[in-house]
Amino acid sequence: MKVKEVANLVGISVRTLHHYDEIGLLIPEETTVAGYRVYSENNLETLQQILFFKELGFPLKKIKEIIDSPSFDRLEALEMQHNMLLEKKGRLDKMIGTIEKTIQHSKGEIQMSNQEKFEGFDFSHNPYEQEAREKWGDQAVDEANEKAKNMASFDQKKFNGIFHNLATLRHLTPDSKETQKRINEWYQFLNKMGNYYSFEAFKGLGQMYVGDERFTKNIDQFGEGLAKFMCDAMALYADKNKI
Amino acid sequence: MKVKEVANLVGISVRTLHHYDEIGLLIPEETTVAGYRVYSENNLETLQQILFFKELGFPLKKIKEIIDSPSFDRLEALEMQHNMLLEKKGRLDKMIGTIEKTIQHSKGEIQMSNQEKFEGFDFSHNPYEQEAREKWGDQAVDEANEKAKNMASFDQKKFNGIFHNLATLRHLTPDSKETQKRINEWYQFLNKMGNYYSFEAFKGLGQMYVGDERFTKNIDQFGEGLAKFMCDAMALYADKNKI
DNA sequence: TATAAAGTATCCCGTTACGTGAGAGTCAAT
DNA sequence: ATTGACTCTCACGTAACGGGATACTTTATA
Repeated sequence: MKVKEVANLVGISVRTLHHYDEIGLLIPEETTVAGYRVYSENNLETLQQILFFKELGFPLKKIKEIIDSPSFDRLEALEMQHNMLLEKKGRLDKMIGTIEKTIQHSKGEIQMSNQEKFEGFDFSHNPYEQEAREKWGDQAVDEANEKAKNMASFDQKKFNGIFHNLATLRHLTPDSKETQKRINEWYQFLNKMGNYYSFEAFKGLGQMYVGDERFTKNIDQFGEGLAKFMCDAMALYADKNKI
Repeated sequence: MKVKEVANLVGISVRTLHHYDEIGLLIPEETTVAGYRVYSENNLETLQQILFFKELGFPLKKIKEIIDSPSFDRLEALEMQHNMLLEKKGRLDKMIGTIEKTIQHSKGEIQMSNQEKFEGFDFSHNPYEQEAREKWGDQAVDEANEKAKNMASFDQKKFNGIFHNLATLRHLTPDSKETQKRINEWYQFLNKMGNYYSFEAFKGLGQMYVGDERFTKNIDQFGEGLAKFMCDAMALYADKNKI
């Protein structure tokens, strides 16, 4: 496929493809003797990845880093992107709610706080970049730890609650209904906090709980052996929920 | 409210507020003797408008034009934005569907055409800018006509179908159930085609059908008096559906 | 009340992700 | 053989801020 064909298919400009070639983000697998770019099936798949990341607000540089990374796994990325898109949808729903309220408000039908007027916008320190580094960066452990520390006090309480609850369930099997419900809560919680784990990554996180003593020590404060218990439960949870 | 307070409330940077001031997009209603920017309630409402438009991909220049326009009506804008956000949500849903399919595909579970791989992305010639000019620009009539001409043949057929159907209903009252159903179809169709009309604007469009002979002539080709009939029906439809 | 810390101002250069020609070569069809 | 649709490579333009430098205000604290 030549440039225009690709551009039309995916709804981007030819210049964009040129640009992606220039910066080495998407180099066509072949070029004719005349210097025409020819894109392969493979190139198209990469382009799809790129566009997903772009939709999620990643800068091109970061996208290049990610897909060039030796540890890059397509399936894993897709699952994470899936989570992030759902999150984005949530934001959009909030905005739609906000605009509906505003319409009522502007007709004088209801009251609205300033807070409410901007719900759904708070995109602030976008969590995606963070997540990317955690996933594919180098100092994953440190940053993950840091994040746990930096939680707001409200969430800190919920955080404690989950761990406390899990601690009381240690005597059950990791696949018991109660346990899995709590693990699900934990997964949701992490997502809410801006940590978009794919199920595979979530499983990996559990393994870090026993593999890295900094985690183990923190977690076992809630109860001896909790880290190991969670690791098992999280693995089960992940395998069960993989798409 | 001073800069930081506003910035924190809505989740943007102070620099952004400076920038909006520089380009005259959002000028604080007051400044202290020391030159500090002080934002009013009114300013906040404008900011909300700006952010909605921004979320929808409007360039700041266009946003300025729009909200500076003498014919700008806040409520109308909100309704249009509401439509556009719903449309955007539709796109997002498509993307989520696409990514779910891709996950299956990458596991070898299903087949996928190239078309399918990029569904939801096709943002192409974004219709918003067009709509903005139609709504607040000058040569509204010409461009609207142009658009009707340029429809793809598939849609042309549907287009014809709607008008044809409506023509056969001329003898009924404009508020009859059958008629309103067709008018709704027409409204949906226009939305699908990238013409995001607020209900108020939709009503206005109907009035153009009788007010501008270029429209009247085209429409009455389907049946004498159809333009007038549609005008009435559209007004009823709009009033009934206003939020 | 002095002094530090936090917030704000302007100025100005940098960056990202392309847009937009200009000028020239290539390819398929009439 | 020529036209028209595609393609290429420069190369400059732009939109929407980011971020540092430097200086002034305001608030908190000792």
